[in-house]
Amino acid sequence: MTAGAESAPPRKRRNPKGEARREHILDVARTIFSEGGYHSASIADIAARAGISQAGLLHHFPSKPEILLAVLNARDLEDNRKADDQPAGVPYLNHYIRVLDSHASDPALLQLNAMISAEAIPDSHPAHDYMVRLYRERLEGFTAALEGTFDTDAMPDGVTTTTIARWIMALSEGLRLQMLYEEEPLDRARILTEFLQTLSAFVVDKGPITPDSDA
Amino acid sequence: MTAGAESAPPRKRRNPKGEARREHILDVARTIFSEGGYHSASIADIAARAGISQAGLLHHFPSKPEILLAVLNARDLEDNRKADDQPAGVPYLNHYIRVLDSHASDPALLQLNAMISAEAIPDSHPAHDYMVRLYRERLEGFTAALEGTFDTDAMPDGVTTTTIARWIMALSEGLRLQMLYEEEPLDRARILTEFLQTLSAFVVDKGPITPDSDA
DNA sequence: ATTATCTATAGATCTATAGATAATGC
DNA sequence: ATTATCTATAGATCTATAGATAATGC
Repeated sequence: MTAGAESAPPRKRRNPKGEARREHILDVARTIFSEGGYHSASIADIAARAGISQAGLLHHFPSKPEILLAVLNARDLEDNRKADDQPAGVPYLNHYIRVLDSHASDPALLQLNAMISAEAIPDSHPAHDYMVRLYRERLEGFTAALEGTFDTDAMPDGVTTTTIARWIMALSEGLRLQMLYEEEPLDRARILTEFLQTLSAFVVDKGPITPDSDA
Repeated sequence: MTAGAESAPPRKRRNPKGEARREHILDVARTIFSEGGYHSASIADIAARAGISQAGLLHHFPSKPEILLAVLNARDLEDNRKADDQPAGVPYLNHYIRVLDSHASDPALLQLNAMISAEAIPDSHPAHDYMVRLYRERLEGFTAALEGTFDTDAMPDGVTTTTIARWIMALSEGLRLQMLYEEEPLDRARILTEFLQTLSAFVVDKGPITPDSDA
C-alpha cells in the first residue's frame, strides 16, 4: 500500500540541526516542484529559497532525483498516516471523498500531484517507477475495498469492481485538472459525490453516500 | 470551438521546399515533446532529428514556445477536421467514444496530450492560455451537445448537464493516465462506454450507447 | 527581394564535485 | 570522527543572435 516507503534507506545518524534543515529543504522543494514540475525546477533555486548554498543542499540530498523522491516519500508518509485502518464499502468511499475535499485547501499539493503524474510518464523520469507502483497499488486498494459493494451483475456487461475503481480514480484526477485550469473554485469532492450517488441504485448494502456521515 | 486557431498569424509567403521542411520539423517536434514534455525537450535535439541546423530551425520558428504552439495548433486542425458537424445527444457520445478509441493507436499523441495538459498548468507555461481555452471550450461544447439528453431531474440533486460533461471529460483524461502507466493495453473507450451505459436509465431519448452504431 | 540554410558564438543556466572550515557528538 | 556548511569551479547544455552564402520567385 505504501508506494516507495519500503525502499527507505537505512537512515544515517543525523544532527538535530541538520534534520531540521533537511525538513525545511524538502518543504521548499515541494513548493518549487509544485510550481513548475521537476524538469523546470533547479537545485540552485531550491537552495536559494531554502537559505542554503547549493553545495550545502547537495550534502543533504546527493542529486536532483533524490530530492524529488524524498519529497514524494514524505508526501506518502503523510497520506498513509491518514489512510491507515480504513473501512471498506461505502464508508471507504465517504472517507475517500473527505480526503479529496481536504486537499482542496492545498493548491500546491494538487498541482504537485497533477504535474508529477504526467511528467513521470516517460520511463526516464526519476519518479516513473514510483508512479507506476502508486497507480497499481491504488487500483488494487480501491478494488479490494469496494469488492462486493456494487451489484455489478445488475450493471452493464463487463463492469467489474475494478472498472468502478478505475472510474473513481480517473474522475479524481480528471477533475483535478479541471480545477487547476479554472478561475472559479470547483468543488471536486461534490462532483465526485454526485457521481457516486448516481450509482447508488447499484449499491448492495445501501449505505448512503454522504461524506459528512460516519466520520 | 477551435482553441487557438483564430490566432493563426497572417501567413508569410513560403517556398514549397520551406513549407515541406516546416511540416517535417513540426512532426519531429511533436514526437520529441511527446517523449518528455516541453521543458525537457531541446531545440538542438529537434533540429538534429529533423536533419537541419539549430539556426535553420529557428528560421522557421523563431523560438521554442512558438514551436510548441505550432505543434498544438496543427493538432487542433486535425481534430477539428474530424469534429465538424457532429450530431448532438447520444450520437454525439458515440462519436466521441469512437474518436477516443481511434487515439489508442497513437501512443505519442496520447502522451503529448497528457504531458502538456499537466505541464501547462502554471501561468508561465507557453501553452497555458491555450489549455485554459481548450478546457473551457471543450466543457461548453460537451454541455451544449448533451443538453436535454439526460434526465437530470431524476438524478441526484445538483447534477446538471455540465456535471455530466465534467464526468466524461475527467474520465477520459484520468483513464488516459491509467493507460500510460500500465503495461497491458487498457481499453479506455470500453471503460468509458460502460460508464455511459450505466447512466442509460437517465437517458431521455433512449438511444443505445454503442459506439459501433450510427457511424 | 525574399527565403532557406549554415557556422560560429555569446551569454545564461544547470548539475555536481573538489577542497576547505566550522560545529557537533561520542 | 562525523556532520554541516561554504566558495570556487569544471563541464555540460541550452536558447537565441550575428553574419555569411546559396537558392528561389517575381
